[in-house]
Amino acid sequence: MEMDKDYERKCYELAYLIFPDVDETVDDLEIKYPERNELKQGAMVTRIAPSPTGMAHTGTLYQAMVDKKLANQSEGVFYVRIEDTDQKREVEGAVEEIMKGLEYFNLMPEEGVIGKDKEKGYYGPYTQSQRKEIYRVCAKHLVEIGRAYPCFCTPEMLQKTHDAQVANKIVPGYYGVYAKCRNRSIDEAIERVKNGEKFILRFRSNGSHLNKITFMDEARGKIEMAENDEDVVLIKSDGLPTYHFAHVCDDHFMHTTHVIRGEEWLPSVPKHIQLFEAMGFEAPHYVHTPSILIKDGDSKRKLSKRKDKIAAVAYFIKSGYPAEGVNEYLMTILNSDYEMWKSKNKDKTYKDFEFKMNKMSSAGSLLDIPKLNDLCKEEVAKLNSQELLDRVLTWSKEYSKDFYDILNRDLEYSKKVFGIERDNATKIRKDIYKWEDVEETFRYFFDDIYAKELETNRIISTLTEDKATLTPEVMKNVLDKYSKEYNENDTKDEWFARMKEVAQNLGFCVNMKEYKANPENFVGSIADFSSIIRVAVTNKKNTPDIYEIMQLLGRGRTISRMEDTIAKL
RNA sequence: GGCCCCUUGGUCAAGCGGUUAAGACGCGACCCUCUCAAGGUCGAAUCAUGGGUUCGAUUCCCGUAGGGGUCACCA
Repeated sequence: MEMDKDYERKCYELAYLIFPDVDETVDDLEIKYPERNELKQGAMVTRIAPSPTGMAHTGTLYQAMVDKKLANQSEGVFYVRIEDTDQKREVEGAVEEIMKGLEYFNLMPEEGVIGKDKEKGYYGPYTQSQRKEIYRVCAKHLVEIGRAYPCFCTPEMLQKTHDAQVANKIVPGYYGVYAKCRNRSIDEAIERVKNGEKFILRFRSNGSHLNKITFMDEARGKIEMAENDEDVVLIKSDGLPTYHFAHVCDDHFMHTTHVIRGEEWLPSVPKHIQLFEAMGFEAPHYVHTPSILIKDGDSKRKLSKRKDKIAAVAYFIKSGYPAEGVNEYLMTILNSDYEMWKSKNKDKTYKDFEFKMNKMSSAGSLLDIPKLNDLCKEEVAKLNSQELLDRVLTWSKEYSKDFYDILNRDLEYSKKVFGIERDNATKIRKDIYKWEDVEETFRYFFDDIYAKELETNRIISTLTEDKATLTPEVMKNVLDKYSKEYNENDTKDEWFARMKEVAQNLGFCVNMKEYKANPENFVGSIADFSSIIRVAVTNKKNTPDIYEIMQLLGRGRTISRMEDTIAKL
């Protein structure tokens, strides 16, 4: 007893020695960061906690979707915290990129970091490098109660014991007898700190890997694991905390109720639980999300920042993927019966969907690009011409300036271009799924880029390759006769009737069934005839309704393009 | 290697002891049709494997295999 009292006193001495300038206590912090009593019962507080160590990752987006949904549907709070405790790996501009991604995909937080050096909320600072004092208060407390100690081992020594452990087939790590500094007397620790020796701070684990602990993962259910017995590093030599310690302090004082993070964290849950216990904090609920996989040859692998451009949120933005489509897709792989619900609620969006954690998939899913594209097509099809134009303008302003300028030359005209088979159409075109492709599909409507294409790639002669009967002479004749007959005042029916008449006079079959039965009796079909016109006017084999195109182009351009083609045949 | 997670068609997946094993994307065929896109109809295609438990296993239990993760003063 006497001995314990003495030890206790020495712990305080040690704590004071290490943190002489810390006078706040954990209790002070509790007062400073009180419970979020303004939230109703059951409100969830969620967060994403990205590190600014590179590009914003698609997986972060995926998690943010869950965070935001959960917080919103429970009337809770979704916030962003920047985990920049690894200053060596920090990358300039990373925070801005993360925020840009969140903004683009409608996932902006209600609290926390909302931009570079910008944050809001009462539980800040929300950037870990600015929370150093908070971690020091917590660390000091742990030293005081004997649950943390200074470790004087150098990286070289650590490496040596690690190697020896591996060589002897012993579980590697700093624990038990291998935790040299754990087993030093407190007097020695005090002495060496007094002498100004360099040290880091380690947790004194009270666990044994022989014991099992169980915890709940809200998506996976009950999980059993060995208790932690490692003395993890709490405070690094640069004075900043490790992830483990920062997680415990921050999520406690920010009152996070649900931690949604990648499954790579699953193995360290026992560490975290032990740390929460030692601090006297209640651990949050955990949800570990599966990795997004990508097909690599015959096998699947985790999305790689280095190899896969699609791993970067920026890729989707740069390519001009509509946010709604990507959101919809992400929700389908988040599982949760989403597609079933969606098929019954076609007019609603994922925002109306009630997300359930236990319906989350726990297996990693393959990023299915054709499906993503399909979902994006659906979303683009919901836009009218003005909306489409606005979206493409916003995108091209940043990523395709030339096209932006072209669209801007005559906004009324540009809008009409986008309105083809869209506004007032019975069947809306579903071919565009990302803004990047818009220029290519509508190029022929804009004279300068169209002219440029013709210089290098006029495709009219390939029609002859496709069908030998369509010789240059035949095509010239078609264009010559048709351009003389073309009347821009025709209704669509009249237009088609007139086209058929010309076609028939030139030996084309105007009935597809009849043609298919006896193709040898004709020069070609009405489809071939149309193709000649189409290619002459647009330099494309596949386009929307050619009648509408000619209407929009106007008589002058329509005729001159046909004449120009004749000259080049 | 230790520990952990995961495993229904090509892909995402529903299923939660008895089902003709949903649906979506993709694929194929046909229809519609001036091309394409779309749309419509139909079709091919799945419970990793071996043992149990049970009247009955895709479903519950154990083993095996395969895939993934993790074992830092990185997060």
